[in-house]
Amino acid sequence: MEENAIITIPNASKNHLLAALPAAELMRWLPQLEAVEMSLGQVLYESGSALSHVYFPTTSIVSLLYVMQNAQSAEIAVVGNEGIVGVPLFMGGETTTSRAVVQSAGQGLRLKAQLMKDEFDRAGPVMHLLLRYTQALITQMAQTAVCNRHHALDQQLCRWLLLSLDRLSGYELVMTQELIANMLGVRREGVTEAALRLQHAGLIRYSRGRITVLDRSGLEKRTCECYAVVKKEYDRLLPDKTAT
Amino acid sequence: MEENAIITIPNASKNHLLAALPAAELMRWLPQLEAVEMSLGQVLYESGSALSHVYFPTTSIVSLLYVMQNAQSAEIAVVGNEGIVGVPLFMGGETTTSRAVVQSAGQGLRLKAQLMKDEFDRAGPVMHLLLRYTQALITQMAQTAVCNRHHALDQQLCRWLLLSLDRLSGYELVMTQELIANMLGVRREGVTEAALRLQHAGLIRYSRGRITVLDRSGLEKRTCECYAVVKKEYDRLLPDKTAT
DNA sequence: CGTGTTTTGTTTGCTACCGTACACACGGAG
DNA sequence: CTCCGTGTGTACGGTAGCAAACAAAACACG
Repeated sequence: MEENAIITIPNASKNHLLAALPAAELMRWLPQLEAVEMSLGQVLYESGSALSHVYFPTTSIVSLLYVMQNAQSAEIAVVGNEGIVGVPLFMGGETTTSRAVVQSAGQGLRLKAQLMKDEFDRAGPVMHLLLRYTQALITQMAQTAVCNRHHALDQQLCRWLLLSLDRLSGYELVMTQELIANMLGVRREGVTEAALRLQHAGLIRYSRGRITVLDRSGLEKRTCECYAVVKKEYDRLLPDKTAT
Repeated sequence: MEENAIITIPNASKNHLLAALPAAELMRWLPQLEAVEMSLGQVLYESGSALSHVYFPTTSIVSLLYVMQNAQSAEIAVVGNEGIVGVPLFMGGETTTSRAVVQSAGQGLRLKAQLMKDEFDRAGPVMHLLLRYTQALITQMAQTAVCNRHHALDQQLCRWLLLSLDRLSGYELVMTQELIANMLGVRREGVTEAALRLQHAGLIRYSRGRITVLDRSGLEKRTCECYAVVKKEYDRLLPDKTAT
């Protein structure tokens, strides 16, 4: 188990929530944390169905997506290495009306649902950490609602690229325009046009499912206030404890 | 204090969350619950500022509103006699990026912030009740995002009227079109036109800040799925315990 | 009773995004 | 090297909501 711990710790610390856990809690969790590969398009949980695990993405990104009766969809929020997928588990509702889909393939760690509930119910630092994260998630959802109401597709695309960039290392995203359109809840053609505008402005380069961000600060200038509002709130609620 | 309790209990039971409290908790709270009048437009808390109290609306409605830098706004969620205003207090963040505004004047009860935190930290039934409510609120926000993305103003107006109706008694709403436009984050003229269409369809009657709903089921037929999804989730997470 | 204010109704472009349809282009499989 | 599937670009008319400006009621109050 010592060896197991040595292997697992560096992975665990790649997820900011796990990294922020007190040492005692993390030690208790380590043997139970299961490393998983998450493939593009994989559904971690379906709308209305009970959750078997909670997931801590490390190098993957997960979208919380609402799918309408007529199959149109819209992204509610996005979770990466800063968070946890499966909030409704400890909020007491067990299920959600949304679906969790892997938006960018990669690794993650997972914990059995019952274990997570038991840990939460200790009502200690784990609980308070998870609740603060949940509030940050709430802020992201609220801002998504605002952005959907008021902002142009160009700006929303910038915001979406930045959100993804923040949750990955490097400046390349593996995403077709079709998928982005699904997330943003718009037509694929609309994404094509917006992406072309960003490309002509020299901010990104696009080629068959690979986006390279050339000018990150350019994206930040072009996006709406929504991105900064959410980022600031995450930083406030979940300060980086790299010092630990 | 016995007399005080006699006066306060009937009011407290008008808020579904308070009504769902175990008797022991309610008894402990009663002396601390302060009845308040809430006037139209009153700001219960401002974006970014600390909360002094949490509010339990009884005959009033409160909107959670995000106000953009350029003064445009959008409603994130609405809270009435089914809920509590001040969720971020016990989630640990203390503040939000949104503003809480009284959308329909009426009464409510309030509790000092520190008291609410202490009660929550007992980690008993109060906490679990509040967390379930918070999940319902999250669902409402998520659905607002979806609705803002995909649905026409007519449908959104229906949804908004129904949400308000559910939180009040009777079939009359006191709301100018200007205010509704602010909540929905659209132009006042757009609301005028949508309201006229509903009026011509015989669903509502409008006159200078008074809306009378003539045909509730007609509104339900015309609105989008968002209304039903949210309502179902509230019913699931916060079942009515009138039997108690 | 008349005057000013609040609320609602109407008009005229304008633009962003939609729905549909189709052309092209890259890249792997045979 | 060719074919075919998956991605991307383009073009067309349609429409919902925008911005601005203004008209017309309903009401409040001196």
